[in-house]
Amino acid sequence: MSRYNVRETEAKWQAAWTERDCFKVAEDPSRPKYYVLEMFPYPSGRIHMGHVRNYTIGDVIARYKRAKGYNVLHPMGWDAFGLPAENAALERGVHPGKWTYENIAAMRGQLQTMGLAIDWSREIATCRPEYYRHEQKMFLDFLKAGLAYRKESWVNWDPVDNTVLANEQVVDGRGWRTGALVEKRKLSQWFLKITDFADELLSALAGLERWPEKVRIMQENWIGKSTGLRFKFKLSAGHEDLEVFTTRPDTLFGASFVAVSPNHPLAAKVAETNPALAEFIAECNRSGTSESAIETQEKKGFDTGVTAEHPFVPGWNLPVHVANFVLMEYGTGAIFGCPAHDQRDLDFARKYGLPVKPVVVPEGQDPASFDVGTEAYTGPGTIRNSQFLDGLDVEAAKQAAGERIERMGRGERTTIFRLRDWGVSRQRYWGCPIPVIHCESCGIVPVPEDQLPVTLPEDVTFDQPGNPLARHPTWKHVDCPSCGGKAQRETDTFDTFIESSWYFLRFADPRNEGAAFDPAKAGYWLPVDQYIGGIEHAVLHLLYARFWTRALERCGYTTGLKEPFDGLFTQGMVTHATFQDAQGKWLFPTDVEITGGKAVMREGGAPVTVGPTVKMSKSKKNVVDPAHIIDTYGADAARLFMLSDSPPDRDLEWTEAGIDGAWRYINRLWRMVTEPAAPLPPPGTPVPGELSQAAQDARRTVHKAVAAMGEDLERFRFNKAVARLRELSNALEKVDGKGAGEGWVLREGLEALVRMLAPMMPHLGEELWAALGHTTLLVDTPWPEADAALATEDSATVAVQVNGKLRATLHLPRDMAQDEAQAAALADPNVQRAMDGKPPRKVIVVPNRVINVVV
RNA sequence: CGGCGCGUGGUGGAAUUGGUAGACACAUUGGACUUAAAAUCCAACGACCAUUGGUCAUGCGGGUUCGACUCCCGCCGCGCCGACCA
Repeated sequence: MSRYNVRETEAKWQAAWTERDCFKVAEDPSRPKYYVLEMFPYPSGRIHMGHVRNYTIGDVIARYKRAKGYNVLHPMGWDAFGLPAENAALERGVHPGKWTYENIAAMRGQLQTMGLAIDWSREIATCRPEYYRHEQKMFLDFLKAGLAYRKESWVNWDPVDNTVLANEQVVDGRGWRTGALVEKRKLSQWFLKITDFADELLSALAGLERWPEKVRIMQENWIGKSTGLRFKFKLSAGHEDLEVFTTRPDTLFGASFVAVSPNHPLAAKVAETNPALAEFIAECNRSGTSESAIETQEKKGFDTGVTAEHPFVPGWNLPVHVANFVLMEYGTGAIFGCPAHDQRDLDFARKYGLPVKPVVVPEGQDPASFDVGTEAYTGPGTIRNSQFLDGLDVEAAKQAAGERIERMGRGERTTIFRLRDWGVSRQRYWGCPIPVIHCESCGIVPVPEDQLPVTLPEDVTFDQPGNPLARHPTWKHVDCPSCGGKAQRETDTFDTFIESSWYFLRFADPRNEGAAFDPAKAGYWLPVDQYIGGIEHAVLHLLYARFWTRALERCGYTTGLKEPFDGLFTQGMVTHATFQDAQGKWLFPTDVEITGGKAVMREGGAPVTVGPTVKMSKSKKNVVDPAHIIDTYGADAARLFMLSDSPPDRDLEWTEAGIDGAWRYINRLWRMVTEPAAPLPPPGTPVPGELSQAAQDARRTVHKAVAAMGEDLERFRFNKAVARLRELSNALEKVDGKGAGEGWVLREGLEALVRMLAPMMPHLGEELWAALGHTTLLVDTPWPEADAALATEDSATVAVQVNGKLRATLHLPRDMAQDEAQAAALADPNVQRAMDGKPPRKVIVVPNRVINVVV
């Protein structure tokens, strides 16, 4: 029995594709285009199983669409700026650039062993000046358009990475990369005006029909739009008016206090003369915004002694507190408290003995006796005890109160967003330099465009903490482009999320030196038809890219591109069981042997504890190296396993048994084609006049499989698509070639099988296609077409139920007349027995499916 | 606390979107081939009773329906995400 030589075969076909430039594409208006993109990798040096899954999914789509006649763009690049390169420099004394480029070379080599249908001529690396110079130009254009500005502000400081983080990059009070508790620092920072697009970024989510609901909801929550009323309280003597924001102006008459954030200017002002308050503010800042401390944190306040006059009731003065639950970052940093209808306000009021006055009475409650206990009432109802609002419902009262405030000139109805502007300055070396110059006399001067790119100096040291650019002896010293005097370069670099905010556009025109891209080329390829990546970028990268696309559009870069990614698919993680030895030390799967359900050390046989199956991670050592798998089983087996069993959006458990199963199936396919059960007629032989019954049945199976397979691939149901291939294999193995035309049918079936497995197992596909006697490449062969007539069965298996219970299954002619089908069902002995001699009261006939007899 | 998702054999998962629950696999068991092992092939495989056949089964409890894994109501459990957003 011959065996499939995977290593030689895969290398052979990869060479053949490369030699013929099979995946190199150009704009071609005569064909529909299809742009498939997987989130590009950070060049860490080695690919991991997450990459394999990501790029396998993308490649299946790219190859399938290609076979369907699309002009498919499927590029690859490197998200090459970032901190790991600097850490490597720190640890090993290697320059970040050298480290990065070597990693790129290594990873490119590994990716190429996967046999991906990628146009490598379009490869980009974001750390190259040829790439980032365009991003510097974009920034200057944003600056001109007022979309970039510099501001001193409190920023999130990651003490481990020694850099600033954007709000999106702070998770639970910690840096998203380091997990270090984020500190607050006041720094001058560059910001991009993502808030300018808040409303549009929000409303356009509804049009992203091919995005997962989950991601759209996450972005919606992140943008966080609230409509309400912004208005000013008059404060007691010596204080300026205090502006608050509320979404519940209908409850204004239920107010019992006003509260400001510990970071509010008013709090600072009062604290100047009030040491106790200063101490309270310091205490609030210590407990910070970190972790779930917030969750359990008690509502605390400090009465400033200042009072605020109710806007509708002259002489009604409310106490102004500093309260630890009021956020400076949201709204105006000040609120009015209505305890009866807001849980936080209620907790606060109960603690400090403030009045709780219900003003919204739910339907069916007696207004005279309605009261709240420990739970605030936030539902609908009728307004009471509220003068001119009395009798209105909540919505009408919101409107009436808002209008009154506006007429009084005390405020306005408005919309606010949770979204903050994007802080993009980073105090790091390995990033894109921000192209501005600080001049003492001229202020901030943009680097003239003809001086771009501002490139990174090569001779830097990492022997001390902080930014090497800032302490470089010469790099930052320049003449001011405006006055010619001595000036300094900006030494901060861009957040690396900027590079990934537009790389999908660069792929449309990657070698353009004069511009980031030609609008015509971008117009042809964009938007990305199918984007594929992990859910972890749901708000970071995917929101930034949507913003950047709009910002470029405003600056005249593109020709009406609204959204960068038309379809988004978020894949699940690759998981693996975890192993620990007796001391609790994590063990690599390669060090563990599982025999008879027991796990032991491969060396020595010491017992091993099998832990939960979780995402592969270096820290838990539950990783399997894709390079090793590809070397042993081949890329096709790895790809097949990635697609089998688990739906692509769910987690996939990597198992030794699973990859073995994939490998066995590949060999089975190899034998089916190279040692067919009957001699195959040459390719292109017309249908024989006579076909045995078995041949006709097999043919039907083939055409059914083709129809189903296309449907499954279109809908990303790769696990089912694999099952279809196996079903078809099972059916074809039953054809023995003895009857009339069976050899011909076997060829038809095998050809369909090979063409359909090609997107998943492209190397095996080519090999089998050649073995079937073809001299053309399978990659240039169109997707098979199903013949609907041939795929239709002439009989149907019909379930017969009596009172909803299955009593018989009948094989009846397809589309049989309903009364005849009913008669056949009633004649069945099992059915008659179940009917127990009673006459049918009712018979439901679902054609070709079910007959239910009710007695 | 809120949002989203999930709950089906020993395991991963199917179920034409209300119509034969368990496709396709993995694991297991038995058999064939082999000196032996591997590979391969054949067979069994939700549980329980049984002689043809039947009863019970999709987290639990109710409902709608001729018919519910699927729809509705109420619970329980798991996972992910967000969390003092006024």
